[in-house]
Amino acid sequence: MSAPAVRARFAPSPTGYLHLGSARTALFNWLTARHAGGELLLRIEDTDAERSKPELIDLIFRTLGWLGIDWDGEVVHQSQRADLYRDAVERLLASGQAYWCSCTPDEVKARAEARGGKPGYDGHCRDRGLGPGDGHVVRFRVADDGDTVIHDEIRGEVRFPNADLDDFVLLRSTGVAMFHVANAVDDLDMAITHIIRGEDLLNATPKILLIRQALDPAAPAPTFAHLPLIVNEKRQKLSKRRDDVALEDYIARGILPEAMANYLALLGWGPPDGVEIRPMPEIIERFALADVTKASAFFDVAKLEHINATYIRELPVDQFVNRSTHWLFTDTPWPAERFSAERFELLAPMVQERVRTLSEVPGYVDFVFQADPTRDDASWEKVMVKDPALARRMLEAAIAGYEALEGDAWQLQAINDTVIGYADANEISRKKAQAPIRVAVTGRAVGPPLWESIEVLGRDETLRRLRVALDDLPS
RNA sequence: GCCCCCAUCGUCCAGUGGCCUAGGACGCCGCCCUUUCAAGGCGGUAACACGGGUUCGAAUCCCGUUGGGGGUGCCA
Repeated sequence: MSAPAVRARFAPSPTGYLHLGSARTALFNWLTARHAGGELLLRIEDTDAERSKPELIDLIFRTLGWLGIDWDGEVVHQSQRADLYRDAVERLLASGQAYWCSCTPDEVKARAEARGGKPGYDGHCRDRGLGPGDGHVVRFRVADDGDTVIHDEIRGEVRFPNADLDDFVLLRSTGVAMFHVANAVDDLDMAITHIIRGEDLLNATPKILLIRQALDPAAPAPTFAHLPLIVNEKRQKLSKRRDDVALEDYIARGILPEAMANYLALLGWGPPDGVEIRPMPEIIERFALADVTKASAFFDVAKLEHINATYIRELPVDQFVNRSTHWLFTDTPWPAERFSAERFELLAPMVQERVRTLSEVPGYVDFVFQADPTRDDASWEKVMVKDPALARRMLEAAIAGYEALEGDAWQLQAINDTVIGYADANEISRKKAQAPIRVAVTGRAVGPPLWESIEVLGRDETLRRLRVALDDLPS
């Protein structure tokens, strides 16, 4: 069996949540791998150790799963491979491509300032022939001349003069290798062919490439692809403070995973035929790294919600009901015991056509489950206060009509005819005629179709609400 | 400061020298449909940052300017 043409990897560091940018990176890696029939490996970059808590890592797995991203083979944890990295540093030391340095960060900084503000290490210990010792680190010996060139699928050839790179640290004074080392070693060890990550890592790439070449000059260079960043409306990298950056935020808002994945795929890429909303297999089929855009992309929640609404509408009704469950039982505007699944399901198809996110679902049906509807002030003002005479007329007509609809007569068609018949006979526009009744019964000027709503609410409760509204009408 | 990346409608994506009086999508506006709101249909608004080249011809190639972003750690 020959090695697959594509072995990509997603290598998050566990930070407590899955960042949108990370999710997109994971997705593009996954698309690349699946498109090529290759593999996607997962690697947890927790060399820093502090944040390497199992529950944080588990959250990443769960969120990737939610998005529909699967991976191949065992997950690699860098925290368990420290020896490998140390060994790599030893080899670099032995071959003279790395050296021990006794400079403290403060000393490095002080000399840089004395030099005239140029930050960075000056190569102070390069040829001092130091060995290990308290507070010593290992640095990589970067060539003084020449360029380090990376071939990027998206950006083409990017050239970094070696003279601009200072001798960076490979091994901390604590004896723990830096992430560059771990990164290079693991990509080599895991036989990664495609390194796909955010553009913010582009500048770190020469270091990784340098280590890689020093470690194994014969290994073919991997294909790089630096994805454009996802930015906020200020065109800056999404910040945790100001933006909703965690995928969990969108899950909580009732974004469907298939909508999120579809939208994320559209950030920096578009299908050749321009059809944006489509099943993931079709995206996999059409995706190509070479077609990824270079410029950063704004995360447009309005478009996400449009796509989400489309996916919601396409759901079979029972699926819609199912997926709405969470929002019908958590932080609801009605007491739990008043909720009725049967009544919700009657309205569900109409709600499904109207919501953009699942979190909007309760707002469309709350009037059914509340003892009294939440009265929206603006709606009351517009409909009841502006034209109280018409409101009174319609409420009275509805009350009289509905009182007559006893027993089996309480039917959708009759509920409709009662009001519409009156409106037509008296030359009142249907639009104006229904408004006071809607506000009286649901509290709002907008909502699901009225007659169905009233039917579900029931005759007694409808009449009660109509009478309450009539009483509250300004004279 | 230095290094790197980027630059088409408000936003996302098409466009890879002539098919572009620049196309699609979201948003926005208007009309139609309609008991509200959605959905749907129809129409509209709106962009090649600027300046030089190259070329018979440039949104597309080159250079510069400007603007934006990212990176400059014993974080990843």
